[in-house]
Amino acid sequence: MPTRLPPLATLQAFEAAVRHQSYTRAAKELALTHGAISHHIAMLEERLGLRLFVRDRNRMVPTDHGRILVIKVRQALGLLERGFARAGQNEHVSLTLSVLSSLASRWLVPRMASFVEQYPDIDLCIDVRAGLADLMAGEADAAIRYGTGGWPDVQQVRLMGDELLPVCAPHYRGGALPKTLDELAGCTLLRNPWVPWEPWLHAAGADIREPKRGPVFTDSAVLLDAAAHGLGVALARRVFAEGDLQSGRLVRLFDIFAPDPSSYFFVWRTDHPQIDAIDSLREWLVEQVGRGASALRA
Amino acid sequence: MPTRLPPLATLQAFEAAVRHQSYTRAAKELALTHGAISHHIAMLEERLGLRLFVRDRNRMVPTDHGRILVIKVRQALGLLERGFARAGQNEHVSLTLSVLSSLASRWLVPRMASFVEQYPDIDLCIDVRAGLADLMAGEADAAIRYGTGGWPDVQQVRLMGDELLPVCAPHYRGGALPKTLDELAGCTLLRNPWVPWEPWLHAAGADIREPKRGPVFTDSAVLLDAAAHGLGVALARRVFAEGDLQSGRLVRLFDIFAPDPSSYFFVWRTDHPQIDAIDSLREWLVEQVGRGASALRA
DNA sequence: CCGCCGCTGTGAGCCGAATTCACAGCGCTG
DNA sequence: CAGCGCTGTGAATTCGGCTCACAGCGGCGG
Repeated sequence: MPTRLPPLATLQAFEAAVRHQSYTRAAKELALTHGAISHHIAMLEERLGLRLFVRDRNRMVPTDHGRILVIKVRQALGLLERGFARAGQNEHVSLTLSVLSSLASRWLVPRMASFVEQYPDIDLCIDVRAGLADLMAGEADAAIRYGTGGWPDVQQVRLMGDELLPVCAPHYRGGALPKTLDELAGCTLLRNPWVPWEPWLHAAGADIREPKRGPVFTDSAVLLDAAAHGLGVALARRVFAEGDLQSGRLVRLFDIFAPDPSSYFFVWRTDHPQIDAIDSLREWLVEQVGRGASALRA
Repeated sequence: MPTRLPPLATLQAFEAAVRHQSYTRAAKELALTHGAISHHIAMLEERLGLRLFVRDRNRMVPTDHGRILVIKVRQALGLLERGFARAGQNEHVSLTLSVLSSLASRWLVPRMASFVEQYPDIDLCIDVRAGLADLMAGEADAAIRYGTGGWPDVQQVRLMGDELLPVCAPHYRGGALPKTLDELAGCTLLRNPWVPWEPWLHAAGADIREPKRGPVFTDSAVLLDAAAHGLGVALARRVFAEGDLQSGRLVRLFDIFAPDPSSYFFVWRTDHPQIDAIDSLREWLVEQVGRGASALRA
């Protein structure tokens, strides 16, 4: 695919011409003659088959086509300007990301290699803590939070929702996995105080109440480990179980999902001095979410 | 400022070389010889004073500098590719933005000329309604909502917080404006059932209770009009009053602000077919917020 | 109304830059 | 150790951008 793109000088000429609404003033800014600008624009218009300027008395007014195009051109030129200005300054940025341990171990860390590869200038510090880090107090630069959104004072973007589904080890009960809700009732249902079974049981139309007995784990990741070791059936968040399901460490039971009203949010503050790095991190996270589990197959 | 940027062909060569980790394969893709790629990279490295590639057996591996730089280059090239591919297709997009009437009249509409100017390919439909538009049902493509965030199923970004401050007409009471809290107690306090006076009175340390008498307006914009016509003192949201304060239609009383726990959010759904246009709208809104009231001075 | 002034359109010619070509050097592999 | 595949490098060539000079056009002041 050879370059269908006009030369950079042409784009700069076009951008300046739109800004000044005059070829001669644009030429002056770029230390060229008005003829050069005129040639550039003519080339561009012929290439696109569009008029980019119309004369209005003694001004050159960009057409709608021109105004639409100049937005992208400006963004691109800006990116390059900043990219090359900063190149070699090698500003190693360190970002502290506060995240729940279960999400860190089951979702974030398995994908982090791609981040380190893509952004070698950003050193991520994964800060695992029980509660919410106070971004405004500088406890972290950004965070991934689980909830329904609406935290005060911070910018937030929803990363992913979640679904609950029952999983267990493939060798659980010697491989005699439960196939019906009645058989499930005879299994050990592993419990997490923050993730009740009831919504799923309700969605499945089961006549089983919230289990009152069986092991309890307060951490989702540990709960899955327990299930993988054959201790019982776990009600797993899909994003956490994905890796184990693919590796065969866990298998899915039933085809019924219960939606989880909460979501994962990326939150940050807009007035952070290293906002560019935070933007990069956010874009990477959103991209990872979009890829789903496919990022793990590679 | 003449071009400090390398030619586009050089950037494309660099990008392809990073992708293929090989000059010859990059050359093949661009229908060039390996020598051209080599010259391009050498030029780039000399310009920057940095090594962008190191040999690793028979591969050319980008250095950290190279990997940092290629991100911006890729983004810029992508913008241009898409910009030029779509140029002239003239896809006129129509976006319906649901917004409260007060915000529309006092904040959005005064700035909209800049949007129309910048994005002539996007036709905005400003849909004013009392309640929340249901984005998932297609009632609107995006919305500006007032509240604390955390709406389900939609992506959201906080636009601006707000502050409450008392304002009145400069000729109110023949120009004898209240200078003390006691004098304020003797004024007519205009009321809005959704915006109580109490938080501000509390912040001011006043001994006045929530006013029980005086005109009531359910719409913030109408309330401000009433104040501007000398009907009394209004407790205004700063963003709404800004224009009137600058024009002298209203004047500010006291230097005490009460924070408003709610904020304005831009909300949208990520799976919208015209997500590019929504991104443009969001970026424009965020930019307008960043400019504050200065956009009105122009 | 006319002539000047400032602007853009256009073609010829020049100059610089990008590309190719050919060859050297280097590491890996059989 | 020879051959292969890759990159580095310099000289020659080719291509494209820039300038220059002139024409055309509209506005503005006399």
